[in-house]
Amino acid sequence: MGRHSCCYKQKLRKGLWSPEEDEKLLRHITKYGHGCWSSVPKLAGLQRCGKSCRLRWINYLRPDLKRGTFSQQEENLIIELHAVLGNRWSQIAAQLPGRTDNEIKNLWNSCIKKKLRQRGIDPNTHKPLSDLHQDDGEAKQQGPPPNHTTHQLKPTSNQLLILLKPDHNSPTPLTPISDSNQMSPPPSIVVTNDHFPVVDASSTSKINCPNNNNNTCKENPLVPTKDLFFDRSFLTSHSHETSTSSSGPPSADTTSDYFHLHHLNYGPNATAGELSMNQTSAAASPPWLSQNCRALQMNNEFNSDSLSILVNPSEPTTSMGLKPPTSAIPSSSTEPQAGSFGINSSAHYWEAGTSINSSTSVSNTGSSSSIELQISNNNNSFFENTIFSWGLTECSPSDKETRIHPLEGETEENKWSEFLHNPFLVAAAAAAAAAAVTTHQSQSPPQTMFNEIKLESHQFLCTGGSSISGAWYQQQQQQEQQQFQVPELYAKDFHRREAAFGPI
DNA sequence: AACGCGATCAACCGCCGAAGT
DNA sequence: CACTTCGGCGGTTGATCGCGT
Repeated sequence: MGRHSCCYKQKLRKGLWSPEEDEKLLRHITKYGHGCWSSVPKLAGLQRCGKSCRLRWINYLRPDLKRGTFSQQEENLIIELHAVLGNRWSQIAAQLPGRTDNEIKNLWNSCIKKKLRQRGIDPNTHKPLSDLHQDDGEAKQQGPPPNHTTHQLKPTSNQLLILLKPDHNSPTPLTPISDSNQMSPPPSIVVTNDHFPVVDASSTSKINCPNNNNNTCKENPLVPTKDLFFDRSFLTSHSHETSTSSSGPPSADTTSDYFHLHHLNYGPNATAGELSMNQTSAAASPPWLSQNCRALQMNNEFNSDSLSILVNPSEPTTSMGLKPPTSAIPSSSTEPQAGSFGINSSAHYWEAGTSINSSTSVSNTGSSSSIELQISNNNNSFFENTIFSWGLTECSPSDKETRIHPLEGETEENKWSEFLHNPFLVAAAAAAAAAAVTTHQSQSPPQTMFNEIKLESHQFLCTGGSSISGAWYQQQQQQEQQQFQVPELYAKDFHRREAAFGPI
């Protein structure tokens, strides 16, 4: 217990890592892989404990790290995930490719927490602070205070249901967490999934089952390992709770929207989107997979069973913006559904290069004033020949790296990685496809020595020199490619090494 | 220029559970 | 079954940086 056994050994360095140590560790893992971490420092010639080496690798040296400023999209996703998972940073990080739990934890404690409080939202419960005061009194009578992990509403469909809708009734237009206040009215999003049973997350300490984390799955046998990463039905119940709560900034509706994934912004023209997301057991690789697709490595949660997003254009929404779960059931679960697409273990490449074709249409229904994303059944090729608009959100001015230009419709490439790894973003983007946005190719950054080492490590990994799987490497390769397109990405590394070795 | 302060980040600490012996 | 080892996680701390006074 306590300090790791290896740390008891003498002469072990602590504190910040020097560039030389970094290089040693990087080269060692590049050549041999990490294997047993306890043996790494010895083999690498480092006077560190294995634990420290592991931490350094995971949090800093790993080649697939994205680094750089968190985008607004990422921040909002973190908030969403935290609302469900709580302080399970590793699980949150599993949904944010290229981000470490430490990074996310720091961001939460230093930035997001404060932003939420400024917005009158308790960062622990994700409820309005005004509600908490009320709940304090009620809790004494009714039991424990409402936890963000307890839900009441349970879906009845065998679907993942995502409802995206702007809250026109909200007296206080929702603003993003960032400083940018120019966000369009946010859609609401509700995801239900009773393909796997709804389980009170309070009893589901480990909902997600990220890579190689089998122990987490065991804790909740009701949630298969290939489940979407969490059940979000609580959002529905939670929105109901908050929508009836008292006033005060932010408004109850605002909070409700907040829980409805308000970061999913469809762009200036889109007022609403609606889609249902169906998780099916379709086995075959989807036909929309094409050869010239952009690289995509799905998270392991989707490695086997395919995931379908069913765009259901005609379902009415309730006054709460919630669709009765049963309405999300497709007419036939055996036939290919309009706008559905699958995510298969072999589906590592998506088509994402051309513009929206005629199979996708956006209609504005007079009754609900919501845009319904209609995707006709054209050989199930919703994403075939379809550009995937990233314009889901606007970024704060401080978002230096992953900036979206709403007017120009430009976004940087590394958005793809985080997008393609998150089913919610995938689903949201299906709605967002109404607003065609072109991607922007950023220029190459200056090469640094650190990058060269990283490249070397990739070359090694590519040749199968380690135990790391090819799929893993594929993912890393893609992300690495993106990293090299972000000029600031290794600026810190560059400066550090420049300080250590002189001008490079 | 010096100082204080808050924000950010990297790393450590303590604990837990799984696996091995 | 008890113990040890190890990987992993979340909480916390301390160093550094940037900004304002």
